Amino acid sequence: MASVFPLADLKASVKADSRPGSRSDSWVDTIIKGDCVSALEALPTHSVDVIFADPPYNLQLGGTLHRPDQSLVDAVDDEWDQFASFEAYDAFTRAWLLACRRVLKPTGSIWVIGSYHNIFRVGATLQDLNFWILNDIIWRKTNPMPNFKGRRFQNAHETMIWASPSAKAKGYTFNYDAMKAANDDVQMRSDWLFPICNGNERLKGEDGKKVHPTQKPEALLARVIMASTKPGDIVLDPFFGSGTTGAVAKRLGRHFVGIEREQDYIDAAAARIAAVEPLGKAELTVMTGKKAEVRVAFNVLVESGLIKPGQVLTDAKRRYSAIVRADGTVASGGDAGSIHRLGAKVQGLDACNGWTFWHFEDGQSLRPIDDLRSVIRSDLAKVE
Amino acid sequence: MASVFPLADLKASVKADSRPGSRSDSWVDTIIKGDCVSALEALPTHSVDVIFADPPYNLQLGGTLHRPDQSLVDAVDDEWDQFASFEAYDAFTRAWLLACRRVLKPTGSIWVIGSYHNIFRVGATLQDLNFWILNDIIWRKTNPMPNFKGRRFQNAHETMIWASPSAKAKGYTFNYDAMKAANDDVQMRSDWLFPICNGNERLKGEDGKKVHPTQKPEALLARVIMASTKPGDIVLDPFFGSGTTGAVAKRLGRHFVGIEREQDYIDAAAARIAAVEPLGKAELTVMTGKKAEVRVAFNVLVESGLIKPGQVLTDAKRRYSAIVRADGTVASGGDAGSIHRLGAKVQGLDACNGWTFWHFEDGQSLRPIDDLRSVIRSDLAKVE
DNA sequence: CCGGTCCATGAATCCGATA
DNA sequence: GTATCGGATTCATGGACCG
Repeated sequence: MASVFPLADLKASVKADSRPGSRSDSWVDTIIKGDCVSALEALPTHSVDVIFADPPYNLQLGGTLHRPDQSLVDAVDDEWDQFASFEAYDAFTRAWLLACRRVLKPTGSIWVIGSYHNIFRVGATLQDLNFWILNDIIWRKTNPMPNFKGRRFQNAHETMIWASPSAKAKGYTFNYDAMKAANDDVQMRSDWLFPICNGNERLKGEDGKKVHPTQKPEALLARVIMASTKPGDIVLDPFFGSGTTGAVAKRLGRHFVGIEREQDYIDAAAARIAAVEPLGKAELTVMTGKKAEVRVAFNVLVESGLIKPGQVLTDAKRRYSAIVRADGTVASGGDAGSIHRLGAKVQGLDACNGWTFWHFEDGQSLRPIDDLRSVIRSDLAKVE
Repeated sequence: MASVFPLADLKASVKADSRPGSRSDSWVDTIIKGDCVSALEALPTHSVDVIFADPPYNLQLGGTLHRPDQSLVDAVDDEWDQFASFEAYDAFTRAWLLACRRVLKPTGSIWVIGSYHNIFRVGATLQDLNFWILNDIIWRKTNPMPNFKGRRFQNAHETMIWASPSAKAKGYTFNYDAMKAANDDVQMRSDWLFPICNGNERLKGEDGKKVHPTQKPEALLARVIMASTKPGDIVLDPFFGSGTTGAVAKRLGRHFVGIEREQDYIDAAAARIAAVEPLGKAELTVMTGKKAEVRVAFNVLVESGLIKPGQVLTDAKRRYSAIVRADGTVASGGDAGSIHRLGAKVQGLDACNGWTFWHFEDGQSLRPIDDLRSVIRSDLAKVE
């Protein structure tokens, strides 16, 4: 059965690519030292599947802030977060997003995380550049820092924007069923709850101080990667920092590329990633639903004999009927076509899912022809 | 004691303004029919306390694309026209935000609600116009519409931006203590959970169809108004729609001004608001914290005899001690000063709340001198 | 080893009245 | 405008320390 072969091919391909180091491209599974835009420009066009970007937030902090016990809040006042103006920040954003778009496959997608300080500018720039926003995702923090002065609401979340490279680029990966299954069988929502990165996961230097001021939790990256990539995909992080993206990508059987300017961060990230043990294939199997299942066309049912040419199909209430033709089309009155087109035609509708509309006689009862696809699929499963 | 009078004055002022209809300004507690910007330009400068805006976000960038003048664009993939549409939306946003800023008091604040289709543009424009973002607030929907195609995450939230008119405008109202008390005595977070507007609350026409497509839940507006206004304040809604802002403002003892173009919405909103029964003064009393209490200086305690000159104060762990002097200062070693300055000095800190730092002997136990202020305050209360 | 207490800390645009 | 200064203000978590 020919339709099985692409599946096997895919598996072989995944297997070959599933371990870091097995690729011939020298830039894959490495951290590139340098400026974000220059480094991106050195990478091949349309070469990465997903980009996760945690750019500077441009916090614009004023003086110092003390807790009620008078201890000093360790602010993010690093040089890399300083911008002269919104215009400067916008130009920076535009530059790295444009560079990202060239490197991103048309079937890829991009994630950008930020706070209210910068995320609106990032989102508007994404739109200006004709990226197509798929969702904005809210990371709700279980343990955010309080508002110490009681002058605002506690800033308890950050925002991620998920976008495809254009409105027409609909080939992006979204493991809908895996997300749904992971969420007690209801759709995964746009608000996610995770703790901030603390405890053992937080990288500390020999002095006991945090290596990076804004290390993201691995759980957050794990959901991003599980939702929007396939095993073997390449995940690029243009602001690599402490390397959370790389560590999670490796653990989940994906490839990574990191870009980072500061050697201290590169060293910490490299050591961190080296210590990661990739999960086995079994744990990695992305739970898939119908969309990821092997496509079984109607003619396969006819060819396999599960549906016979000349057989009569009807709708669930036997109001309409059609005759199966040998070529895998169906006919009714003077009309003929695919199960979907004919189903729409007889009902006078624009569209119709023929798999659930058309039924066949099974003893006393009517069953949708979709049931027969699962027979085919379980046969395919035995081949694995 | 003179410091009591301002409090009494404030109470009298609030009482005079606390019922709709008691104001002489003709535009207050009305719905103005017309274009948002023109209507705003007819209102007095610096005249409203809070603005809540739910602007249209019909960007029309997919499917059928229209130019700003509503003519149909023939080529949907024409990038120039898409860019032009964003520009038109930005110009519109800029125009109504500028008009809002003139009408808004310097001590006021503005809320804007939107989704990922428009909120990034709104946020960036707010920043461009030098509004100062205080928080972005996430409305998490308990019952969002599912994503029917399974190609994205369920869009389960909307975003509100809360901003003051400038970075220097720090006089905005934030009822921190009321919010905290309402939230089981922990700070109110930036993510709020509410159901979408449904059931009885949802306005329906005689045909049974919803009057307005995006009617907001009253609970959401109630939290916005309770958090950022005082009783008697004027709340302006430049995109009034079904009048949720007006209905909630009236119920909560605030004044409203609505601007709306469509007569059908105006009629529905007017009838809705007319049926609203304002809450009584007792129900409207806003929870306040220490900042709102009558100021009692330390020397009042000494003058009243609650603390005696020569008495020894210590911190809670008896690590530091100080002697009270007759002039209301305290001394320790070679240092002397206010309870706050000396508390800071002995600890080597920049600041210290002397009221909670210094303790006095009360039988077996140590009690903060702050306890004695409540004695003074209850005496003052009897005089009122 | 267990439980209690103390302490440190996290992407933070964090005071306001009076002189 | 700026400078001064009274005094108000925090939640969850993990690790250290102690009895």
